[in-house]
Amino acid sequence: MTQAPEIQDEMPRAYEPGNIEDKWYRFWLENNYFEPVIDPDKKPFVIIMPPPNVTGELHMGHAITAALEDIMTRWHRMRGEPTLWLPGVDHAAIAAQVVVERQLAAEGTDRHQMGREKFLERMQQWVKECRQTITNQHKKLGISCDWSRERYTMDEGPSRAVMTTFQHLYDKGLIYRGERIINWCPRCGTALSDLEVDHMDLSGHLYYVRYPLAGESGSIVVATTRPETIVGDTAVAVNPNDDRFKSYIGKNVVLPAVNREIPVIADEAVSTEFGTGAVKITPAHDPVDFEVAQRQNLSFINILNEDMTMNENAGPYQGMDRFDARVAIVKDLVESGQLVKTEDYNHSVGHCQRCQTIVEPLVSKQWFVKIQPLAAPAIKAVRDGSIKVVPQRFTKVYINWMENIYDWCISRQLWWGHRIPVWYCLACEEIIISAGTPGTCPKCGSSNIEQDPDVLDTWFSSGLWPHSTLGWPDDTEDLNYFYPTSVMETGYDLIFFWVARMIMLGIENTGKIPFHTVYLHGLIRDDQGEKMSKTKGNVVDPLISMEKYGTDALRFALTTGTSPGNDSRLSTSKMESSRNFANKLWNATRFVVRNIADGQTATEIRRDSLPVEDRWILSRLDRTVATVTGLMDDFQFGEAQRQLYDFLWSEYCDWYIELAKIRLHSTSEDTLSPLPVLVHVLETSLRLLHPYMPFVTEELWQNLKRHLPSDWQQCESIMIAPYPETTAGAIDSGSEQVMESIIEIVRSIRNARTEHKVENSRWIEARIYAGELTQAITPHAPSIEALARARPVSIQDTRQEDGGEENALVLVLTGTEVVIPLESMVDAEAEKKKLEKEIAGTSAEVTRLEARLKDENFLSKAPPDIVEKERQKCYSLINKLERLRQQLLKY
RNA sequence: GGGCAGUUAGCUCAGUUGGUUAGAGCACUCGGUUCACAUCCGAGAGGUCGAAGGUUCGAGUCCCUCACUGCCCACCA
Repeated sequence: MTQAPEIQDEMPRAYEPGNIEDKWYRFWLENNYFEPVIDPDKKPFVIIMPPPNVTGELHMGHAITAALEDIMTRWHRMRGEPTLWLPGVDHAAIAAQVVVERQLAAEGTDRHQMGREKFLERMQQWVKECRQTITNQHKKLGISCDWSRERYTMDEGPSRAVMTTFQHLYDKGLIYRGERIINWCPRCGTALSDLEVDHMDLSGHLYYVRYPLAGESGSIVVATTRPETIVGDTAVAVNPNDDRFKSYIGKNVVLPAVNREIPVIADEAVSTEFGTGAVKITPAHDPVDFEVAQRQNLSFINILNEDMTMNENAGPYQGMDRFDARVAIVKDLVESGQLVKTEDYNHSVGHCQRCQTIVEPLVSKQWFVKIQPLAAPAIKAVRDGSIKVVPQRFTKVYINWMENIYDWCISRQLWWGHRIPVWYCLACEEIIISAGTPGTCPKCGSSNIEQDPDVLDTWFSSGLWPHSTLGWPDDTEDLNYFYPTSVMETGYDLIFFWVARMIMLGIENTGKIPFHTVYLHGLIRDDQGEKMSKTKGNVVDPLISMEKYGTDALRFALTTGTSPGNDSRLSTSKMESSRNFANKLWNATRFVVRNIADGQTATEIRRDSLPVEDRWILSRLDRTVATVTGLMDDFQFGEAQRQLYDFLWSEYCDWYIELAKIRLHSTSEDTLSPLPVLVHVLETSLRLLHPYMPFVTEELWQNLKRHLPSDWQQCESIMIAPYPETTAGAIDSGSEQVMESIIEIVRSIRNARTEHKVENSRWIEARIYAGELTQAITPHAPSIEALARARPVSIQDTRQEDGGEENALVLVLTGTEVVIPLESMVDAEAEKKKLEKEIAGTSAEVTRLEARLKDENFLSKAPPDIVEKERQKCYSLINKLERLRQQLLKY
């Protein structure tokens, strides 16, 4: 084991994250804590990290991913499970190619000028730089992933998984090559899948164009948003039940501009409501028309070149750009009198997800995955709960999409990506599928063979990620032990792109689901709720935030107030309060450590002899352990975090430490030192918090460890220390009740001091009448004195009506009363008003409770413990009400 | 056109098998140089939980309707 980094003896006044983060990360790495030890007797916990794209630097989306996955990973590791978190990066075919193409454009060149080989070299170089940046940023985030198992989609293993899958699906008939309508991005020069097209509403026009009947008078008017496609029309379709057009069916019309005759046909797909009720059919450039044409056996006329100029089929418009052709044809239609009218019209237009260019639907020869046979088992796995989706509502979204899925176009006319493992024999036209480079055609023996120039959709390789990273198609130890994985944690925006494909391909390739749970997080927005984007300039850089507030603070801020699947905002105020919390812990530990004398805390905590505040904080700690564990089991990390925050700040620091100070300062030899409990609770809390704030908890824990009993010295790091569990007998409701009373008394005195403007330096007398609680509270008079700055504090059973209270303030509390004689005049009127207000509130509550407790329905239907609770509450409120009323009479 | 989410304090949000008089952070008001912490401490003010119905002994929480906001999906030219 590597020697632990040095801990300063004297802790600085404020936590300075910059000084400690790197040393601990190095220490963890050097000791291989991130690497799991395979133990066949234990069930492992496994997360495969969503691989960031090699498109630049990490953003807040990556940071929340890292934070959540590290929380889960560290938590399970501390619970003693062999825990694997496997990191990786994605070559991101189109996304990365677009980034580098932009760089080339800025340099005044492009990929075609460079040539394929040079361009790929340039890509490799970019990937190298990018991976370095990503790795450094991930390390800065403190994540405990197993770097020895890091994978890259273009590595030999994952690449072989891609080829193997392609071959397998081809052999099974699930991959085919066909001429079908696809989305074409003219800028990227490639086909896109439906998912890679973003639809945006644009304002345009609806043109009404008259098509004259061939050989007779009469005409049909059709409406179109893309008049340039007229030259590619091969029919006009009407609804078969539309009486307006029944007589036209079977006749021919003449296309304007190109004077070609096309038939009028009937098809159910045509709505009688929209436009004129007659639709021009352009099978090669519209997905709906494509389907109509298939049904009706119509011909296809491609009118576009790949650069989106009109081709030889466009007659007079040949050579024009698609949008120039639109203008030209409209002009011609106006001149020929065939444009009936033009309406303003907003319609949705597809844009390339990566470069925002308007895409064009066109018929093209591409490779497709026949998806339904893959979708069926993937639907089943989620529907029957084999794969659990958190939050559950996304189950419906997933199933709905999967049930309406179309075949997946997987070929891309890009250069960057996995080359399609297909060779064509130029001699006999044989199609050869091969992972390696085949020398000759196996059918005719010709060596005149050529590889398909295209690459695969990047999501094809990502879809294999959970098994390809673990060694598939080989039968590896990792694959056998770690697969299926435990949790797939990612953003909800990736359900279709990625999650669905991993489930389909995972089941197909391995026969097993790829993961048991899908945890989906929301988008991180800016403090105004806007999506962060470079163009808006509202991007918050994780590195800068980490520099400024510390890694723990950024991570804590990201998971503050989040719940699964919900978007959240990141604000400086969240990062500040998270930083403040880290500093609070720092100082609490600083306080504890300072008070420790060597060996002092080594004593075992003997629960039977502890004062009430010790039993109280131990009881509260135990409840916190139970609550936090329960919430984390349920993936409620934001809420678990809040529970820890509240416990540490509002209970441990605000009350327990303050109470402990009194005993620490005590000169009496009978006083039991609070240090063992002080240390125990802090130490346990640090372990509870470690998955959320790994760095500060490690530093503080190491600091504290030096003072812990010897059996703790063997544990080298908090990150491999056991996660706290509940302790039998720790819950102590009696002590909790007494402490609640003490807190109430202290608060009421403080409040009275403030309201009556008692200077801080002045001590005031307080007489407490505690009834049943007298015995329990009496030993704590010194605590009340110190915390409320009240002296002397006397505690008696019942209040003596012996006068001396003319100018005293009487505070009626839940089970107790506090009398404070004041030198200054008590404003009787004001006190009376306050009392009346409190009486009104209490009395209303009592009325409600009494009614409920008289209600037969309530008594018979509500669970007994609830009834009992309500009854107790009612008693105590009646009692308080009575005392409030008596007090009122005195004014 | 379908679907989903959100609507709780001035702002940002928690509140998960329905069960105290609904919470936090930030902001605000007042007071604090007591030896862990001013990145702090103490005290306070601030909410008919979007609207209207319903189920229930009991509703912020479950059901119905509506309004507004946001998101996703979709082949009406």
